[in-house]
Amino acid sequence: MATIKDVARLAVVSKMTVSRVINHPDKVSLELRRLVYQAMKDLNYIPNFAARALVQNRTQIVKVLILEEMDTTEPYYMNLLSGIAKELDKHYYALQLVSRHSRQIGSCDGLIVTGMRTKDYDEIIAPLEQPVVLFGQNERGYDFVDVDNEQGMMMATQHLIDIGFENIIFFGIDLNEPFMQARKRGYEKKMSEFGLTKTTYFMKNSSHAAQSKAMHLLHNFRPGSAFVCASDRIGLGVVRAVQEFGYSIPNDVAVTGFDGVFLDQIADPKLTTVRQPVIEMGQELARMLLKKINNNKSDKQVGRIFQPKLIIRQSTVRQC
Amino acid sequence: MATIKDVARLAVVSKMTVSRVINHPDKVSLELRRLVYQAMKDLNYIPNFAARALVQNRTQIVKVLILEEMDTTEPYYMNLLSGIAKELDKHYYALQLVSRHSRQIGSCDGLIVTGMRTKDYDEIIAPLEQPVVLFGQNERGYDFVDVDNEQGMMMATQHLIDIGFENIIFFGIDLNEPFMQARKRGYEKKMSEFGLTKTTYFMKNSSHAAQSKAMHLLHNFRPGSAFVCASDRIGLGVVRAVQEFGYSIPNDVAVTGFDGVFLDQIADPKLTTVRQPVIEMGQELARMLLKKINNNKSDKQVGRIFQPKLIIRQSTVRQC
DNA sequence: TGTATAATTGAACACGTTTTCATTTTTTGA
DNA sequence: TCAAAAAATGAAAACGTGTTCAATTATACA
Repeated sequence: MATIKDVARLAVVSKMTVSRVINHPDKVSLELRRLVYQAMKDLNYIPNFAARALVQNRTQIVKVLILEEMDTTEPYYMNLLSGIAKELDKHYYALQLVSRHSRQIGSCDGLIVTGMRTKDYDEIIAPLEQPVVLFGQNERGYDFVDVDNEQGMMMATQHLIDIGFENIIFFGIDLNEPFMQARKRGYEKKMSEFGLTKTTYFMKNSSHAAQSKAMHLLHNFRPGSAFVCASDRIGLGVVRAVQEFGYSIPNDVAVTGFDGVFLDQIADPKLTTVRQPVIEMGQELARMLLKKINNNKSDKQVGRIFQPKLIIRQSTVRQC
Repeated sequence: MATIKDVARLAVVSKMTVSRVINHPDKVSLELRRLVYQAMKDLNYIPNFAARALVQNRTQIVKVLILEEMDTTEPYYMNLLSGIAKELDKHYYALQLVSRHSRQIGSCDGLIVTGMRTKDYDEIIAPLEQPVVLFGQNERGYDFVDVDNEQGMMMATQHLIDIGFENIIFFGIDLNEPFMQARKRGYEKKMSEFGLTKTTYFMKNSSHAAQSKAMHLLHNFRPGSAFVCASDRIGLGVVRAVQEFGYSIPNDVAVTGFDGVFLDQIADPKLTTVRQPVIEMGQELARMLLKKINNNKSDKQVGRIFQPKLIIRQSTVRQC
């Protein structure tokens, strides 16, 4: 591997001039600059990353810490990563993937943390010395990006009310996390606003769990009811239960999901859902982190909340 | 940040002794070893990654190059990454994620490349100087991990024949890549073996494309036929078309998919599929690469081919 | 034209670690 | 008990880059 020294020798200049051509080209005369560029090209010179990191005391690496198990089948993260990678690439930062089990979580310029549960704050996030941006609103003062979960669930509930449903059941995930509370709150607010009776159930985030729970409920049920679900997985399970039971969607029963990353397209009839702009949120996470890395001002908490979008499809309205 | 020097000062030994405690503890007397461990703990010492990389001329980083667009909704990659990460972690290697558009693809100890198309070899893979392991069989001499695509498709075809189907149609992806040719070959071999007529169609890997193609075919069709599909996406599309057309699955029409990562669980009726052991393949990719990194012998091509598994479900057999 | 200023270039050092080699101390074996 | 071998320790150099500061050259201004 050619070093800066080899380039300098070939171009008959000092190492310093080469370094300057790389980092501050405007500080070098056109003549020498050309010589150096040519020499770099001839030698196929690539700057040594480690040497640069050592002397500048920064790695040009951002770690993305996914605290949920990655071998879930969740396509969500791949989209988030895609957004983050896109933005980091632009600014010459590398994306390193770490999990809860990784040995070295430090050794980087900053971290993006996702899939976090409340109990992870003290154990994992607090000891970190680097700038951190979280995926998910929090009251610990960490900067974050999130989707407006409450608003999203209000949109779904409002939609069901708009199209004439009154008995609307909330199917949530049994996690006592802020995002889940917000989704529940959105449902409750809308139901209260219209003076409707609130009914909530909580379960694991799997379509199987939702299917059996829904199937159970359908036995003492009246058509003309709807399920507003806290994820597309759950929505998908409910759709299956309803079909198996023999009710018609959306005439007898309407269903909405949440997330809109992928599963909603798979369901049949296609699932009305609240879509999160996951890729854009990934990009914003990266942008916020890079800003933090470069101006080390740790002022007060910065948060960016994205508005979700209601995607209306056949699980609530015919002919979509 | 504490350095090795600070630790040495606190433990009243030389830097060298500290370095040795870290890398060759057996070469240091128990007494000093204890002192050094205590000092490291007190100072919360973390070795400087860049300094080590510089002097040893290795980064302890493995890059995973995903050449397909990552913002596909494909859960496949997340599973592969999970397997790779799991294995790299064990050996203290970091996983860095890069795409076709990334600036610096070098600067690592080795690469795992996936989602590659034939045209990428010369442009992207060949210039790399580091050890490389590919996900997918190849005739360029690169080490690889792959699933036995031909065998997998033979299993699916055999299964359809076993349960009594004779008119079996192959729905493939319109990519002239080895993995696709192998799947097609598997289908053809089995059909020839039983003297059955081969019919093949090729399309984009989307359930929508498959659905409309299948719908088109169903009009001049006789029940008792089957579709053997080159992906679960395609299988899912076919299932939809058949349902929409009003035929019964699996009585009138049977359908099989391929991949078995996720989508197959979503279909309803559940899709019989050929499951690839994606996580295990990820682990093996990492293992092979690490072996290559540590014994720089670049002998002849090494390849590991995993056997897929036929998962029989309701799209071919009742009551599964 | 001469001087002050700006632009350009280079030499020496620093970053934090491991490697190499030399030195000191301990153990072994007769 | 003494020499030889082995084990333990440390000093100095090296890895490839950027930073600091000094030296040189070119430019601006009167």
